[in-house]
Amino acid sequence: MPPGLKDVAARAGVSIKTVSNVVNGYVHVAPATRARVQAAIDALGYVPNLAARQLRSGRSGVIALAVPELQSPYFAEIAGLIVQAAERRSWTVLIDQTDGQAERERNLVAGLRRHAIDGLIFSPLALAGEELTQRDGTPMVLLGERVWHGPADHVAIDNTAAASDATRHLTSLGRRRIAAIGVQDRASAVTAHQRLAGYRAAVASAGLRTDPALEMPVEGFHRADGAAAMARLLDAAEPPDAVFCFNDLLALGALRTLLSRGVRVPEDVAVIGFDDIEDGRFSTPTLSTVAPDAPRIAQLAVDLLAERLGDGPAAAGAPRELRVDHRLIVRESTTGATPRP
Amino acid sequence: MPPGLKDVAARAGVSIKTVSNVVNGYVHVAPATRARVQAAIDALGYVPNLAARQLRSGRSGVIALAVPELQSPYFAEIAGLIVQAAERRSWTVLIDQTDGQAERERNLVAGLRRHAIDGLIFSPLALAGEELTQRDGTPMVLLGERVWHGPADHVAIDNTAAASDATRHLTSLGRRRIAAIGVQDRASAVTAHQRLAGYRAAVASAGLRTDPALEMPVEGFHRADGAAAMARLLDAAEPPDAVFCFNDLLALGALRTLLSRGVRVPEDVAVIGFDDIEDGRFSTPTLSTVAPDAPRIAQLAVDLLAERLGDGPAAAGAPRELRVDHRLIVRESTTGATPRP
DNA sequence: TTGTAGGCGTTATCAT
DNA sequence: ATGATAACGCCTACAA
Repeated sequence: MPPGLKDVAARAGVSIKTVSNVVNGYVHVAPATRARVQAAIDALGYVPNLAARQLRSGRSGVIALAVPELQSPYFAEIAGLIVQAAERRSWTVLIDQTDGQAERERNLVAGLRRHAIDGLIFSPLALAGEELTQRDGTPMVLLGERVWHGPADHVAIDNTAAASDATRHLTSLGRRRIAAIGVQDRASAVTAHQRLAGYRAAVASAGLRTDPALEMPVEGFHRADGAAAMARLLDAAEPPDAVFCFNDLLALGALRTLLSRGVRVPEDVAVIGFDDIEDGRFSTPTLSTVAPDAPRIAQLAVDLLAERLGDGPAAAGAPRELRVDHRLIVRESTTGATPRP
Repeated sequence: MPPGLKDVAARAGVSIKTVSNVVNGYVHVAPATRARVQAAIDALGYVPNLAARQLRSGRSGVIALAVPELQSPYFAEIAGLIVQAAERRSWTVLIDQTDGQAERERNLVAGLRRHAIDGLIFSPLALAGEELTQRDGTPMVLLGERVWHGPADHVAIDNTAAASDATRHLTSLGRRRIAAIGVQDRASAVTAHQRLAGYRAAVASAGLRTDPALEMPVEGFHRADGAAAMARLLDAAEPPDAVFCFNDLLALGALRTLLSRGVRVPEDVAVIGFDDIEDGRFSTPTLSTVAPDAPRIAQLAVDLLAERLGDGPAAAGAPRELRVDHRLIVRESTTGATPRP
């Protein structure tokens, strides 16, 4: 029904090869011919059929991005940035939501959509280590975690160092009882483990004792989890005077609990988060946090994939680990003053 | 390189047609044959090539969803819900971010990706009315706006009524100077126009006078816009005692300005938003708002598309308009009390 | 510089 | 119940 190479060729009075040459910008086409063909293309509204092209070339021009959930502002931001970076290479991005389910993540790694996708950028939540080995040959770039000698390329910040930075900010403010919200037991919860390690290191190096009662476990990394964990902390015998939350959503939830109970932030309890999502810039008080260089993460992930997809020498090399910067952002929740109504 | 029908056929000692029959669940295949073919499929790890299938069938199994921006929690939520609804029909969703740029939206409507996509669910921002007429035959479902006698199917809430509900909630609380944040001039800003109309209607029917000084224009619908508009309102000669913000992000920004200036919410100024995003359930104070039935919007959009894509009688009918419910959600920002630190 | 022919992996038609 | 074969639309040797 839609016009094909054949139709254009007929209208322009040339062969389909010539039309194909024009479409693909082949140089050796007589100007007059080119003009005639172009006119026919425009008149017919010809658009190349991507399915046919892919069938021939084996390339779809589509890469997949798999994230735990789009609702989470951090992942939504990363997704937007990756789409932009991919666009510069005229790739289309297929966004996949895993909901953190191991089954779905396994499918992805096994190569679910196989022929339909040229590469995969993957932020795993339920899987770690060996399970992340790609079965089919689709190139994959891992996001967000440092998997030790991992089987695939990955790009991440130094989670442990960043967590230490956040915690050290609190100790440098003179806080002595610093809680952590976001602990997770599962072996695959690499983020949580790394941030906990960074927190403990900073606490210890400030000469404070780590206290299991201050390390709060959570189900997920959402506002509700943070709010609940903070409530438990406040109900304990010795409440903290500062809290490091493993992401901003947890921190915003904690903030909610504190403020609704009339606890002053930061006077009574200082709060710092992680991710630098937009919400934290407009909460009351505004939220101190650690900001990963998200635009750079997105750009590097796409670049890495491009290398693997290209036919340069880098295409077949060993897995690479790229480190991205982070920085501490100090706002009211650690150094401000509670406004008096 | 990956195995095809041919390879499976060779291994099972049958023709490719038989393999195809097995793959597609055709009924008339001898059980013994089916078993033999299935064994070969498993052994070889055969996966159908979607490009070839599409080339044949003309169907890709992919629909596109175009939203202004994923960063916006409301659109992120809608996107997640649509992906889930599409999954139930084993469709894949390609998410497209228009950034509200007219050019990109025009491309979409003109049929940018043409052959690659079976249908389009589109939440327009820059385009309206006639410009939304589909040029190629790809079925399209419009989201979020009521375009009068529009050229395509669409599903939306009654924006004007919902805005009136929000405003009426404020008047019923005895507020007399009610501001609106979110006014936009552009002819295409249908949402803003409809919510403004609803606001004015409710103000008038409460026996109050509408006042241009209370109708605040904004660039976009983000927190920063709301914060700035609120600041201007507070600096005016007669500040309002209540504000209706055209979405929750604006409201959260307004909240930030109010609280940082020591204005009590809701005692001094009551605030209500629109969308019911998660942030509003954890802000301090929690945010009163109008909640569209998002899951239903997503489900209906996908169902509508399915009808057009099917070959039933509904596939060719006139454009349909589906109305979705909304409800008022009352929280602390209108009826609570400021906690005293 | 341009044309011809074959094949990418499926599905559909028509035999058998 | 199963097999042979012809498209689907494009690209690329190879030929002219």
